[in-house]
Amino acid sequence: MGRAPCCDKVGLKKGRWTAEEDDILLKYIATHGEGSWRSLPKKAGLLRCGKSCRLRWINYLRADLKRGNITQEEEDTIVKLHASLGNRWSQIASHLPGRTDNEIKNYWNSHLSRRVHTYRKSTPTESDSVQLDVPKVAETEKRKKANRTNKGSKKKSVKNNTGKEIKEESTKEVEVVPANSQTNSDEVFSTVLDPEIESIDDEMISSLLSPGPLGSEIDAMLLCASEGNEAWVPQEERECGDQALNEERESGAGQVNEERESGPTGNQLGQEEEKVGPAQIDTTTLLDWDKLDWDLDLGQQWSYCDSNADFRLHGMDTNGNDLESFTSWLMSDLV
DNA sequence: AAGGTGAACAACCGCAACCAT
DNA sequence: TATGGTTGCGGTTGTTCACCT
Repeated sequence: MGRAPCCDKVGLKKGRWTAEEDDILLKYIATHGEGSWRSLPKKAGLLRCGKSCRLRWINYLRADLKRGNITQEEEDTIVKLHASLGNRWSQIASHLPGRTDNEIKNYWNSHLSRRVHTYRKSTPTESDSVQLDVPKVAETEKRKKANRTNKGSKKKSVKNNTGKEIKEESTKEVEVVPANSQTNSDEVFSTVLDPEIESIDDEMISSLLSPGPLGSEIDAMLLCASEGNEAWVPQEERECGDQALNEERESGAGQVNEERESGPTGNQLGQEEEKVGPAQIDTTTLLDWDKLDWDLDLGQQWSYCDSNADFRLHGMDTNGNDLESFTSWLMSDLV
């Protein structure tokens, strides 16, 4: 049996919402509350699919939505969260009050991912043999020069909460970033993507990760990767980890992944009794953890931090290839 | 001036999880 | 437990607008 269509699409309107439709939807939800999206359009008198109504409400009409440009602070948060969570936009959005998953997804696709790629491309190394499906640097520079469609500088048609269309300048101060300047997140990119860097010291970690829940996770990852330092790696994880991963690679089976689906949890990592000797985990293993969907409580703060730790990565080659991979992981699944 | 191009973002679509029965 | 309806999520497409040639 096929899946039932979400709605009867015959005669339903598609495309951009009009101010009138917004008004109807707003009034209906104000009276009846949100939910029951399937039946809402009919009850409200809208010729729209329920899903469309829901999306319009969530992404545009809700009163608690922030308007205006993504701030530098928000951008840094997105970058860091994406490095940890990947394309889990809703989870990322949950850390940014007033921002929707759709907004963050769009922002990432149109701003951030390109900047990561651009940086990677603009700092070629001998080891840079990976073919990236990204715009060429010259092309990017051309765009920068053109200073096109800066969100802030663009007059934007915006509807307010009453559904009336208004013309407004950006609701925030326009931040025009010179093409040759680096924002904070550019610094983040440049730091973590610099192929010349062979080790990551704690000062760099601090610069990469502002205090916050995410910092804990990457801290732990780095601790696990550190050589000659104490690490929060469960003994059994260390003993079987590399072997299992090698077997997995050889067999191509997802068995190991499944077995390790939950990965080392925050709890495991943070428990004092799990604290064991120096981790002998190479960066390949580290990268593979990306697949594991760490079951972390991002709100948990781990207290352990060796301020003198040298986060030199075990197994890194002299060209920094592994570090590049590692930093790529940090930035997301971009490669 | 007009057409082309790319950035930004709104909206759609399909899938899967969740929930009620 | 199985089934069907509903909702949420993430990928993708479509539209608009500003700038370039």
